[in-house]
Amino acid sequence: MPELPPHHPPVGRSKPAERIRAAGARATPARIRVLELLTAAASPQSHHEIELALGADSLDRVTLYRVLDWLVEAGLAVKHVDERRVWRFALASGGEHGGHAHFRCDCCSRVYCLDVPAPQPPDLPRGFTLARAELDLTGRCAVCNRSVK
Amino acid sequence: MPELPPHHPPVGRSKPAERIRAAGARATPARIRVLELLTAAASPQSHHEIELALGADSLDRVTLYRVLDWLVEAGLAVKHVDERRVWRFALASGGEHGGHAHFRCDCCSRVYCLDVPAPQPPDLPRGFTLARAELDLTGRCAVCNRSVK
DNA sequence: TTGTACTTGCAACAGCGTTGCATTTGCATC
DNA sequence: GATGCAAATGCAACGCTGTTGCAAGTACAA
Repeated sequence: MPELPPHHPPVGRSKPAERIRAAGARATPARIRVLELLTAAASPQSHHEIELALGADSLDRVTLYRVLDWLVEAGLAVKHVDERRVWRFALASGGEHGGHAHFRCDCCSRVYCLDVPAPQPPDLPRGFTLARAELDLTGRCAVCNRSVK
Repeated sequence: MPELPPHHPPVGRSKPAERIRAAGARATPARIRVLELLTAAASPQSHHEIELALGADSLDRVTLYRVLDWLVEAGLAVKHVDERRVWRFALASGGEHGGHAHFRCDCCSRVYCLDVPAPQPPDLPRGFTLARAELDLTGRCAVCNRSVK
């Protein structure tokens, strides 16, 4: 069996299987596929979207839920509730997940992370202190606009 | 029929029934009770909590859902999803509800509607169309800042 | 290669919210 | 007051997202 390369890559960039084992769990196909998928995703994904992305030979519904929960528990992913009350999962990137806006398509529900010039803190009433500001946009995404035209 | 008092009280402080009619709907017992309850509530309430608060002769589950949705649609209340994926409703206190900026206090959970100069629609990617923009702010409100000082 | 604890798949379930439809009711009008 | 009708309510059934229990399968350490 070939040895690991002598220089261990930083956790954040190592291969999915390695990251999973490093978290103390078995590197199963299910976990590897989901982790790869989240790594490639440009925005937070819902359970349903991941199922679709996995395509034909998808995992069992429940297994996917458990894999996602494990990823969160292991600190490899983060989850949050979207405006439709569904969990969305994103790779846990070290930095703050702020400073950018989210666009949610009314049509397909996809969420896009936008690079916008930081929503500028408006004037708050006297005595208020701001901790976080998030800009949430909704509308139709390019994909849906194209298909319905 | 008695006329309205010559000096119209500010919308935010008029009686529930008046506020409901002012929004162009019928002042039914259901809406009045729920609006009163939200007015008295110190923090955003869930559907279930409101049901309990209404006590013995509660409304029908579905009616309560509809009343709450109507309050939001009418701009008298705001709703948001909590960490358990349930809707929580709060009185829309603050300025005229035209601007779509909300401030939620991390401490007391109260929700304030802010009058801000409409968040500037950022440049969307090609093909995207914007329907709504909402600015969600969190931090500490004046009340909490004062009391903890 | 083997044993075992960890994972998976399946079935059944639970919570929260929604839809359809017949009945009731607020309120504008007479 | 009485009356008519759109708006609002109550009830039943449903849907979606997520969870639990348990038997069968599998990664991996030894």
